Amino acid sequence: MKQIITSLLKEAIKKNGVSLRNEEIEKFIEIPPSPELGDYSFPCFFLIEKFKQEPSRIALDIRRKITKVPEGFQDIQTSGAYINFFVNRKDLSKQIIQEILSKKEKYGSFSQEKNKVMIEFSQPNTHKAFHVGHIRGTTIGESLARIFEFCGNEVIRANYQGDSGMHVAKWIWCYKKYHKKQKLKEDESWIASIYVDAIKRLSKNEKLQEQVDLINKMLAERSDKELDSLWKKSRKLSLDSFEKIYRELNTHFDVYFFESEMEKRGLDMAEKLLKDEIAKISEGAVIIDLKKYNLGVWVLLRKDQTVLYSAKDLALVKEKFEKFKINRNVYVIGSAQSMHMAQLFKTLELMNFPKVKECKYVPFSEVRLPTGKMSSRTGENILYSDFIKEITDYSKKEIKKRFPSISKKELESRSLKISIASIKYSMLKQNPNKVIIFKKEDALNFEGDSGAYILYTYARAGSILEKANKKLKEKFDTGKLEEKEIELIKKLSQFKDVVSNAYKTMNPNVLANYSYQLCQIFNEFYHSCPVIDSEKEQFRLSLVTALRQVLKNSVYLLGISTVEEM
RNA sequence: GCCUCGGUAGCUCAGCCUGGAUAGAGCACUGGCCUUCUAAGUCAGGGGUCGCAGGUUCAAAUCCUGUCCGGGGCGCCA
Repeated sequence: MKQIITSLLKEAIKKNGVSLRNEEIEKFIEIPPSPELGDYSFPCFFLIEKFKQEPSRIALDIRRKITKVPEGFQDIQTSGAYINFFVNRKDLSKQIIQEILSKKEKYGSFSQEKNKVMIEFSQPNTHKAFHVGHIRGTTIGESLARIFEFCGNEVIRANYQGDSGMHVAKWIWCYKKYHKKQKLKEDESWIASIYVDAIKRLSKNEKLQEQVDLINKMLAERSDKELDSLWKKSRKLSLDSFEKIYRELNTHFDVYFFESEMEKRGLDMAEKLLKDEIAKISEGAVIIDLKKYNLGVWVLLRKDQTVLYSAKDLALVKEKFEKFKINRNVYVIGSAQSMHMAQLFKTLELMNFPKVKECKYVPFSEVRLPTGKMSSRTGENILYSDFIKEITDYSKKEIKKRFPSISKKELESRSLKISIASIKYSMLKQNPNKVIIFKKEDALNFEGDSGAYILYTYARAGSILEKANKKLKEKFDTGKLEEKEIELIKKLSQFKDVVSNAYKTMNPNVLANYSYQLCQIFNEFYHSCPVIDSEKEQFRLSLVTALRQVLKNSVYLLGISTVEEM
């Protein structure tokens, strides 16, 4: 379309005595803000100098030199300084709807990429709370994984769980010393409470840290059987509780890395870097001095030679590329760690690691409470398990109002789907760089810009099809297209661009916004255009079917599943 | 001090990459619409110095520079 318009304009402008190259014209062609202004437009302001006329005059002059409206178009008009092109909307509508109906769940996907990509996300620490803040990274990661797959890549979902290190030592220390009489249990809030207690006790008495350091060292060396067994048991409780959460969130992982398994390799890595003189010893610790890159100092080993996250992460990159033969490595990690990531990438560069350019960092900001930071250290947070219960209870209440005789099983499954959709959508709808202030009353609002609204729209569209109970005919006549129909079809046709934008920028939020806007347009259509028993029933049934397909594809990429009734 | 991310309606945000036609939503507020495909919906209304100041441009919320405010980070946590 753009090419046709370009060459048309080029000729007309030439007839006015100005010659321009194709690129000079094409870059100005844009999509007008509303359908009554056409489907493509060309602003003439930039020709003022060359034409030495008012821009609206220029538009008229160029328009006059276009003698024939080309095939595929129905009209060319001017409006002020703009020349507006109207495509043949009937043909276009048929074409778009037919493409959606034939490609189905593949509509919008493409396959030319074919990379093997590892996406590392979620990364919760064992022995600590999984709070609503953790859902953000998990949700972004799952969504990116789906977007990457949809664009033709093979994706390996990786989770890197912090099952060792100082926080574990603190937990073990505290349990052993103060809570030994309590039985270990797979209860998120209990596990979290021990950690909170540890922090509290340590902050009251600085000297206690020495005991924790000792435990940390013993755990790292696996030198004490009793400690080891306590570690294994408590670790498993945490990991099992995470798995339950992932099942609910509709996320899975293909590979699990554990920090505890990276200790040895981290140590080797640090030694190699020392030998290569990239790292050095400072105050007894092994560090890399990155000050000249404005990246401070990166500590690899503590002065007691225990291994830090930095060295482990470095070792892990190598393993990812070598063992899994990936050619792209994506990290979805909170932006609090952006310095760490910059240090990691810079060090890889200094090591001449060949794939450093294929390592990508997708940062996201934190989820805060209205009262401030969420923290698993102080217990100032909302645990996932508590919150999901509250939101599903609310969903159930709302569902029962509408479907008093719904079966228990259906109620459970539907309320969970609606709740998860709401939580995920609220995490994905805004720019990942923006801090989310988590307000429970907002999360429990299922009106307006929410996950529930999207699912509701999908279900309503479905009930039209069910009531009509007709087989779609392949051929339909669009009749005279109404404004809401045109808007809806145009929005459907934009899906591909939105997918490719989300992929390119590694940002699901554009798809979340698109899904919502699509629903808004459909709801407007729904109210102004009756489907069943209308003159254009066949066409509108096809349109509704197409809408359902695109909406489903779109929210699938967000990691959200639809419901048929709500 | 340095690095980094934000600052758009009372509140929460979209738009910024790729500059263009009256700056869009949701919540809250006011008033309509359920004998017609699910009212978790829809229509109408009020509400905006796009933090501030310069610059580039025919044209700036959008690009550049400076500045203010807020979040995060900056050597043995992850």
